[in-house]
Amino acid sequence: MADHAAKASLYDALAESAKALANGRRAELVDVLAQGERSVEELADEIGQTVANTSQHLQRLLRSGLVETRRDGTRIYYSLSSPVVLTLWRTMRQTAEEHVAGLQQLANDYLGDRSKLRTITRDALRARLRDGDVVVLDVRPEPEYAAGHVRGAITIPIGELKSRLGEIPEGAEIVAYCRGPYCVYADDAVRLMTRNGLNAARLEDGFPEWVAARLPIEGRTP
Amino acid sequence: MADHAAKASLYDALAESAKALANGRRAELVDVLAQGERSVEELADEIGQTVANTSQHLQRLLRSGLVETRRDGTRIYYSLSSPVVLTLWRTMRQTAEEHVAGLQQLANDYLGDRSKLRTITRDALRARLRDGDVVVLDVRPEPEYAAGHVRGAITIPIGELKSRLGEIPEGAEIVAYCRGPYCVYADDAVRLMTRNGLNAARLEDGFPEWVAARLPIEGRTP
DNA sequence: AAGTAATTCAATGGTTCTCTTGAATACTGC
DNA sequence: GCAGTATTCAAGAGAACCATTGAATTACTT
Repeated sequence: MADHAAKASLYDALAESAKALANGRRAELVDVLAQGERSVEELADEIGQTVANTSQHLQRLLRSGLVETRRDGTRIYYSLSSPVVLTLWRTMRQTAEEHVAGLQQLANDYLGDRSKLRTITRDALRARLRDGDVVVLDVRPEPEYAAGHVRGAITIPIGELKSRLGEIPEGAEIVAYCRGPYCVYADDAVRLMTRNGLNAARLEDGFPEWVAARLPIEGRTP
Repeated sequence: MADHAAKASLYDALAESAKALANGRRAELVDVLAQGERSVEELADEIGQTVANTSQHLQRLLRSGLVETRRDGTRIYYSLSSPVVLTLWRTMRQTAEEHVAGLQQLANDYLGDRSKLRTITRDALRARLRDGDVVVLDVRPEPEYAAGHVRGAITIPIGELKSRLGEIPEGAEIVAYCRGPYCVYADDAVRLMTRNGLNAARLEDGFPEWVAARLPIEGRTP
């Protein structure tokens, strides 16, 4: 059996995709890139790292083929190279949720107490949408909304929500969503709206999951 | 935003599941454990490493919660702690197939030329099984067959196949399967049978994928 | 209680990761 | 061409990873 070496090399290569995501900062990058393409500087800002360090992480992802680049003038935009990357990220997230000890505690530390936050599943929202008695609110930054959003959703970025509460139709229930289950924007939005007497809930996860479930969207996302 | 640290810790924890699989040897371990529980020594043998080294990798997997242990006398048996671990391994395998450069070459180096090997998909085999004109042959080691196998399959471990070719019913088409798409047992079996004038093909992947697709099985696997 | 087999622990050295810092490169607009 | 901006490269320090070796632990057997 001289092919122990060949087998080892093959499995090393198969593990390459996991290695690419085996870092918290790169996981954050993929999480943001799931919303659409971004420049290096924007990404550095999102993950709170220097541009140089972010660039190195991005090139690690690039070498593994998980992201691709597009040059536009002086900027380089990174994006996920296929939906399977998003699937991988979601699967490892789910695996961690089920098996990694202490994750719940860390989630609480970051997200705060979610027990008073009403959440609604994708399927439930879809059903409500068919009935037409719900306002869907996208609280992500406006460019992300422009790149694609839940069909019929209105946009008020979380930073502007406080001063634009008046734009929200009264009476109907409001469902806010953002980037994903570990994004705090929708949490903040629901808390703010609830304090102001509105009937608000958050979608349990975010836009990428909505897309992955092939639910109706509009905007530039194909 | 003092919670940059909290966010970083959370995403580090989410990446923990990927880290656990971010190593070729541990990927091999999960691949074998997908067939059922194994002792440390058996696993060390499968992945061609020392027992001490294998034990350390297993404990890494254990710390991440991806495997669990059962003691039986002086032996400790490791097993995957849930189906989601298998899903993660399959997803990262698929991601690597689609995106990791050079993987195809490494697969060729290990598996040899598969171009003359007839393969059949799960769905096709399922259809043939309904018609009843096919012999399904499990060429994994006998204990793995005993732990669970495709419903109706017969067992002839690859090592004994040459001397037991006479047991195979003539006339019907034979479909051999083993542990998964990167397992060579079924390849070897099909080559051997074809050389001996039998009409043989290999199932494109293996038993764990058959189980994951909820296709009919029998044996101890629930 | 002593011997034995299976597994884990502990220490070591070489390799790879990760972040930082400062310089180099590629493109735009003037 | 030249200044300015965005990104990458290069080098280095500290940590984590990985295989090896030899000893220690655990539970069974006699």
